[in-house]
Amino acid sequence: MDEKYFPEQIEKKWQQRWEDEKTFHAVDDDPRPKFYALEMLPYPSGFLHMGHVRNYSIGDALAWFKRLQGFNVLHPIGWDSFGQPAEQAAIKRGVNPRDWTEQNIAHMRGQLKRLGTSYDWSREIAAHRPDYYKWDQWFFLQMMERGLAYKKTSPVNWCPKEETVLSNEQSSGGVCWRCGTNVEKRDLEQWFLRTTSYAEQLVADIKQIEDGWPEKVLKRQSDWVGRSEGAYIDFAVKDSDRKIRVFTTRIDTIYGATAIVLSPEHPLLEELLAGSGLKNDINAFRERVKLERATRGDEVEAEKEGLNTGVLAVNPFSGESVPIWVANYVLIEYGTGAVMSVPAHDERDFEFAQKYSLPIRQVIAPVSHTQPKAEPSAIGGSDQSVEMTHAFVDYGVLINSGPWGGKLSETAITEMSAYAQEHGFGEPAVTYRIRDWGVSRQRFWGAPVPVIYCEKCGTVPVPYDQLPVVLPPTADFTGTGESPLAGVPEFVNTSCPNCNGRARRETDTMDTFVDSSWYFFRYCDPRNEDAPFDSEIVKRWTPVDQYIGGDSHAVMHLIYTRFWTKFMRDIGLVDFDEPVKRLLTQGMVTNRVEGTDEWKAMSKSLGNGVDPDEMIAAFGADAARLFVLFAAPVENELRWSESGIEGAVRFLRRVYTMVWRWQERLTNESREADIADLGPDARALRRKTHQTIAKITSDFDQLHLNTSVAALMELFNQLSDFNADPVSATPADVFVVREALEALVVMLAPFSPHVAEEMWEALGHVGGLKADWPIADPELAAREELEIPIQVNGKLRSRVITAPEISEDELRIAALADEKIRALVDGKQVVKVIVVPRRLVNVVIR
RNA sequence: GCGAAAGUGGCGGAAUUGGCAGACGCGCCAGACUUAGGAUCUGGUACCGAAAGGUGUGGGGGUUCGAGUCCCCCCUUUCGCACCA
Repeated sequence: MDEKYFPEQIEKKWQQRWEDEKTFHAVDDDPRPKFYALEMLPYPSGFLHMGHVRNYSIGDALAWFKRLQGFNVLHPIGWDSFGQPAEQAAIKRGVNPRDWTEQNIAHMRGQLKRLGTSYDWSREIAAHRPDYYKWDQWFFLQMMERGLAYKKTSPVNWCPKEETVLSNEQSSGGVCWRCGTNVEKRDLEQWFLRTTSYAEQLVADIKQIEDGWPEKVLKRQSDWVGRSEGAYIDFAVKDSDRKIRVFTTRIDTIYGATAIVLSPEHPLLEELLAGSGLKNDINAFRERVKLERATRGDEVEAEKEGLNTGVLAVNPFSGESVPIWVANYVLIEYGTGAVMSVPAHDERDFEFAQKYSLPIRQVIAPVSHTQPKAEPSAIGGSDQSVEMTHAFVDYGVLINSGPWGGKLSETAITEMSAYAQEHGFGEPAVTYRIRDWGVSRQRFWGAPVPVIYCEKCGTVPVPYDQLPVVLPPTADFTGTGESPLAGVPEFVNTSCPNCNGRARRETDTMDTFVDSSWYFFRYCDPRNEDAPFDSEIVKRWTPVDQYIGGDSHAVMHLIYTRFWTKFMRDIGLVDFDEPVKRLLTQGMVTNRVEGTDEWKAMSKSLGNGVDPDEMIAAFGADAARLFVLFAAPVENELRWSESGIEGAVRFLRRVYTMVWRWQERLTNESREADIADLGPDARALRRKTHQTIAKITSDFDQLHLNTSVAALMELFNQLSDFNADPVSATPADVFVVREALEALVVMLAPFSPHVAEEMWEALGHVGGLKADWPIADPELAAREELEIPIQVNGKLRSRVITAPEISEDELRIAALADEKIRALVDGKQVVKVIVVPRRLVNVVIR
């Protein structure tokens, strides 16, 4: 140990030693309890950014903590190495995506090592390597066998900038998740994975993880799946044997239906209009709506427009005939593509009805609290529609609803759907908003979809023994909307596995979110050549105990990986429903945008990025990590500050200097000492030491890392104030200093591991930090005396020092005996005295 | 527009969950050591006030002996959703 703190030297030394001694290699059959700490794997863009530094500092702190506590920790890393930027580099600069990716990985691996992250590098994986994506393809075939991977033509989200299809999750809000471009709709034939068949479980199983995942993430997932309970109801088309089925969650409002409204794409429309003069008008309308939907950004809600078809439908409850309209606000993708329009009780129908002067008939009355059963007459007439200024959408009491009048909405909903079912014109139903996952991408740099198209046999899955379908070395990267693979004859042209006849390969590749849906299972058994992983090994490590990443994946990655896990369970690979017990979504790292007052995520384009390498060079990885964890709670936004990190360096330097000063005395002197008669300062230091251990140990459970660091600083401050110096200290002083300093050093390791190891070694320990986490002694942590605040009428007026075990009565007497209190109480009447044991006394006077 | 969360010093943030508001750090101020200080060390630092004292957790009201914390109304910010019947 040098006298001065040189981070670069210390960090190099320990990084080398950790590597040589395989310090962080996880052993599968270690008998100790396991802990799986996982951070979201990075895309190898080439450079670590501060968001990575934060993510991996949090995960690494936890991994260190658990290791120091004696857990068998799995803490792996890998590369989400398929995807768009590599292909863009190929298009723009003509580089080979594979070379580009491998170089980036090499550079970023170096950066992660310089940051000192404690990964088990022997388990590193990368999605773009055939030994990995072979298993993407294997899973795809498994799904195909079960009808869960299928091909269909449908309107899909198309990003015009990136020239590729996106899934619904990737175009949430109508914009491309990566570049923010407004997405268009295109009709294309694409491969889908049947996420909808797990819709119910994706909602229901939330209750298994609700204690460990952030509420907001679960809320977004639940909203995304969009489970909705209601009923299908069939409206007969008048003078026809056709029926129009609608979905409604408000069957109780059906007597107020004054129209049926179809989506412009509704399949029955063509037939309804046969021979009608309106056919051309409606076709033109449909084309216009389609065009608008294809190009409009979703920020603006389109003006509602519609056309009356002139055809009538019959309300099965009332027998009444209502007109059938077509309108742009009814979506073909949801429910049945047709709705019953109830203007009085639905905002959208209300707006539409006003515009086209459709009748607005109130059939639900608010439940009055003073008159629980509102008289229909109170609403203004029996069957006359009243003037309404907006729709009444709450539940209430049915009126103008034939035999159902007077019932509450809740009751009516149940009874009316049962009635519809009994009479054969409907049934209770549950619908979901989630759509199947479109996974085809018109890209080169992804896992090829393992399918062959034979002229005779049609669509044929690639046989398992021919996996992986390997990407060709390169292709012609034109940047057009077709997969570059289509331009590689050696790849495309093949023979049919069935008949050996001429055949073509599928040229689309898979969405890269496929790769990341199951990667953390592969870490458990990363070199398996016969299966994605061995279930027995995976069982030892999974589920993931703590997952850490940004909340930008709250819907995309995290819903896909839940889906994938449920599928793996169904084919017998794992034996649980949910892959991740606890999830932390860390906040963004932001920096001021130069010349403005705005704080935004660091990015190259804004020029507000901070280069982790420069930071490590200037301050050291230990200080960088310490600062990032101290500066804000892990889930908050972290505003970058140069002076903050200097504070972290100062702290480390002071601790280091203290260890250096005490080193000789501590390593030479016996660990035994007579501590029977410690002075008050020494006892106070021990108390602080044990309080700090207790605090930090429990803070780690909630990942309250910023307050842990604050507690370390407090302990250090008290240690500095402790009146002892290495020359004149008594053996008893040495004992308490050692206890405090060693606890401080060990507990610093999760935050600043290199310097902690260095100091631990300097304090005479051989073989590096192991399961050395200190244990708090509650007796030593307990206070010897309490300072009880005394209030008069709720205002702090004095304090008394008491023994912790003082009785309530004694405390009351002590409070009232206090001089300041007596002065205030003098001449007044004491109404009462509130005594909170060990806490406070409040004297109420008048 | 709908929904959710959050508003605490100059700043990031603490507060054992209804009991001493402002821990810890940054910044700032003063002093020490220095040829020098953007190094280091020591002390100070919510606001008003000369002081005694008073005020104070976005604003207003309420519950309570006692409210940053609970309830109601309002304002602001951030995030999510975007016609999902």
